[in-house]
Amino acid sequence: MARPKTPILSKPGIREAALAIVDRDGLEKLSMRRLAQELDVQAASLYSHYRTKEELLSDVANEVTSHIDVSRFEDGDWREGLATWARSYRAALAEHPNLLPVIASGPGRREEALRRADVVHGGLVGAGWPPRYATMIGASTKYLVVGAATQSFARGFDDDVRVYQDRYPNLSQAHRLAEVAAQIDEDGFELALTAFLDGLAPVFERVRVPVEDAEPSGE
Amino acid sequence: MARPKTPILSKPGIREAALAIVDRDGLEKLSMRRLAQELDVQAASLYSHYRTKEELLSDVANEVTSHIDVSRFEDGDWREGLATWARSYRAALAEHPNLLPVIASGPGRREEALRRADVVHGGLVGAGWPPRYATMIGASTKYLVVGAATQSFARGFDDDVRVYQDRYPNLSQAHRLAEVAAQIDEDGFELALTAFLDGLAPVFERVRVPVEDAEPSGE
DNA sequence: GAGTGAAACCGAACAGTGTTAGGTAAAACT
DNA sequence: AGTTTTACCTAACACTGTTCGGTTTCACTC
Repeated sequence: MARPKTPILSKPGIREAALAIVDRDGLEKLSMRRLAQELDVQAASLYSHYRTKEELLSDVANEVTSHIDVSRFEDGDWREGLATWARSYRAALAEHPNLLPVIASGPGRREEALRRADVVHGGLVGAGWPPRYATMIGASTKYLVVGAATQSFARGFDDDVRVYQDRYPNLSQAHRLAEVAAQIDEDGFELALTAFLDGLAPVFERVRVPVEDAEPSGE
Repeated sequence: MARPKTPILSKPGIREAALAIVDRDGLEKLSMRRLAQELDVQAASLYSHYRTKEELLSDVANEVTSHIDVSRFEDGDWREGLATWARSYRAALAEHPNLLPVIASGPGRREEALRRADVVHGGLVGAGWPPRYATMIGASTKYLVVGAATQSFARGFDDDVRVYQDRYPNLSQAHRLAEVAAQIDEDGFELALTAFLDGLAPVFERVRVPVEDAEPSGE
């Protein structure tokens, strides 16, 4: 076969198949040959659409994180803006846990992510945070989200799960533990997020700037 | 050559060489053949000492995180205990940033890490936190540390760095930016940690239990 | 001291990886 | 109708982690 009558491959189609493999079998099971096979095609053909595997994965990551909600920054309530953003971010990561290493390992020219970082920064500055604080808070909130997803209890990627097992031996039956672990992940994240935001409030009172001076100054 | 008069390889020696490669050239440049070459040996010989590359990396990770300071939990001050632990944890990760994906991707039967998780949990419970909270707080603190290390500004693994560049164009000269980025990482982490701990204080007052009832109950 | 078994290395190979070069036929455009 | 581009192909390259079987030397037992 040479060129088919109607194209078999497309960028969205490739992304979809790639994500399906990652979700189903794990990130390490995604190879270009396996992906090609899933699409009834030879591996080399994929390179007509994506220049490298990395570029493909970056694109998939972009798609997965593209529905994160930063809308609540618009009405000047930084606390609500941050909380909504963080929860929606966490939810996006939780939907495709196997893809997490890709997302966590930095932005690969992901325009959507950049635009959102800008909204977060702008929202915080607009609410009265000094630009430098806005940067730190945006980053810190992401620390919580990414860290929580990476070190998830329920995925077994947390040392505490073992301690927990030892201390509560009657929870060691796998199904009970999984159940409880998911709940602890959820509660732990909410506890951390709330404590963080609560702790930020007094800082805000100390460093807030009048709104008309809140524009970035170039430092 | 067959068996040498004095052994060339040893587990600590292999770990040291592996860590050197990771630190110098990056995690992805570490291959068994390259590691063997560095040790004047054939790749297959490494398998007499480590059964898999994964086991070796897990061991290296264990070594790197083995000096984390959990000593301050002993005198019942949970705040100081957490803060010291978190800072020392972060410092350990910062010393070998290229190894981070290995450390972040979960405990691979790393006994040291387990023992420390136990100290943290025990310290928090001993100070009066209910066991369930102790678990969540231990995990959450780690979220901050791991997240901060993973999404580091200075490593360019943070979207905010781009926003920052746009907003402060005079910082875009690479050396100035790197300088400032490291400082922001540091300040941002301290801000987040402090806010988190501050936010935890009122929760503690609400949920604290008398010390004699603080033993794990089995739920 | 001879014999035995384990230990520590080696060379060669297997099955897999991402990626590229060069070929072919159909589509799209001039 | 002729040309270029597109979208696929086969085959290969250079690499990866790992295993097999072999060789030599060490450490031990009788």
